[in-house]
Amino acid sequence: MRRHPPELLAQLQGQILSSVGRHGKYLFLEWSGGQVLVVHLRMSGQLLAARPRDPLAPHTHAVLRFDRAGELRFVDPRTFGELFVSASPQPPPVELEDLGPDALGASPGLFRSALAGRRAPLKAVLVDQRVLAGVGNIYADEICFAARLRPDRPAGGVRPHELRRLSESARSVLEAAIAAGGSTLRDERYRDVLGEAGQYQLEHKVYGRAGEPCAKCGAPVVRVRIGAKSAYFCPRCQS
DNA sequence: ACAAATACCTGTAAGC
DNA sequence: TGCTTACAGGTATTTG
Repeated sequence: MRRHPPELLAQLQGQILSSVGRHGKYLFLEWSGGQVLVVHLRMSGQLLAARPRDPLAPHTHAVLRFDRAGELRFVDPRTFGELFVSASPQPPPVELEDLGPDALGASPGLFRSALAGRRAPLKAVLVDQRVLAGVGNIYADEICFAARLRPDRPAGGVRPHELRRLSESARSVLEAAIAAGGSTLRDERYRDVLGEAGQYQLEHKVYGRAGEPCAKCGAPVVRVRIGAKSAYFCPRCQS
């Protein structure tokens, strides 16, 4: 767990949780004292509601205890997650000033300026949080499939009519994924705050489906490496 | 400025 | 069975 002074949660003692928010993959818990608890789950983190008597899961790194609402526990086996308190009055806090605009509100114009002149693969730009906040490995692949664009294409070569498809696909994929409660993969790492698994993994068209027939055309889905990560796409539907 | 490689951790699955 | 290796949804940092 990065950026987590030991006295982290003591700063919130006695305060009331007033609202929660989000920008990209960062979660914000805002408190009556004006501080914001910023949480990033990274690859293996979970934020789980629990009763005080529930046994502590392994790798529980922080526990928020409420007077009447039980506990909120931060569990993270790989310790990549991030937890810190910011004094910024308005989220997103100053610590996250490099974050790009949230992906849910992205417009074709934003994609145009973000991709222009870039030689990097389209997918590499989509998951760059300074460009667009909120898209990760799974959704980048699914967005590229919905937009019928190869993820390994040089980003700067995407044409205007394709930018429009990309923008529309980003919105529709992310909205559908949120509606389905997110993607809980085989490792079961993602669960919502109540411990419920998501269902969007059932709707993945290409992610994790190397060798399976494309849902649209039947051609085998392929897996390639983009940087250090896997990328999945249909070589017939996507160009 | 951009792009690519690497490091950070633990858990799990695959391969021998 | 037991061991080794590769890989996993992310991002900061280093290197080119």
